[in-house]
Amino acid sequence: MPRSFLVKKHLTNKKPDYGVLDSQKHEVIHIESSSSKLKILHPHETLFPAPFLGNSALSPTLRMNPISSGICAPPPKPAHPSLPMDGTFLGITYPLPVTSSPLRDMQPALPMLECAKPRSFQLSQRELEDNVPVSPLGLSTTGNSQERIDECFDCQKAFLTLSSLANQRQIHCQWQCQKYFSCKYCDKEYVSLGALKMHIRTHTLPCVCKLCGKAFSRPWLLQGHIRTHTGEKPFSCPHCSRAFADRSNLRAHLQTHSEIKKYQCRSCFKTFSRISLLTKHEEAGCCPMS
DNA sequence: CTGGGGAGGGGGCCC
DNA sequence: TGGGCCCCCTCCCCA
Repeated sequence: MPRSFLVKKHLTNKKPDYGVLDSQKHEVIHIESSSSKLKILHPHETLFPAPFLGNSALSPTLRMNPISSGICAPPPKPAHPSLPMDGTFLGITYPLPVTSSPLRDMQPALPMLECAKPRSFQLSQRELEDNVPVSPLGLSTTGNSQERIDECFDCQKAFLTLSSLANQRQIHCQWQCQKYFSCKYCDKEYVSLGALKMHIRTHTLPCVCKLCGKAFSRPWLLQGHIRTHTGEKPFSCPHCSRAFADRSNLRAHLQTHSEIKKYQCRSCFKTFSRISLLTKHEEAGCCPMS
């Protein structure tokens, strides 16, 4: 699994199919049923579930990375005026690519799959009409060709060479075209289904203590809780006789033995063993200007 | 108000 | 892909 699979981005509000999350068998059933529906549609009635076109409208064989598949999507158009544009009429909702950012929203709306293409392959309407040397990389260009500094329109970083700019745009495009999975219980979003599944455990709390009935999201949390019943404290302080049921609490305790406290007030330079203590200290008024 | 313990949560990393 | 573990953090409570 990618090490950064849990990176969370609050950029979209797309929801996955929670039936899929609950059962992989459901996924097969849903895909097959939706696929059969798609086969009888008129080409003009192709289902595009969202204004920027997610993969959910595609048959299972086409439901793949648009970058690698090279699929071009027609403009968004509901199959029927009464059908929602979000694809929920199919009973499935797949995560959609990120399409909104303050700067991107200022541009003409592009079909999502166009966004999936590297920007270097896109020509603006102005370029097509006027042959104006507008950067093909989605960049704002200033100055003459000798000292030109190009900026990435997403992050406003300046680059001296087009190649470095192109690399930057590739990074942004890959980022923008990521799919995101949203939790149905809250508004959190994740870049992988695995991360979302892990998060959903914090809502479903599948690990239940047999002694008191309290529920936890993960087994090791339950283990730690059970220690509160058994009194087991496997984490001992090497400096004193204290023992703890939780490693984190031992670590916090070790700070009390340390001469140098980890957290220092920026105003009075007093040090604290915990960030929470420093925060309380600052909130109490020691650092009114900070 | 401060310091510290107890309990628990969330995300990252490793296998 | 999932489980286990780790780290960091927060909240609550009490002395």
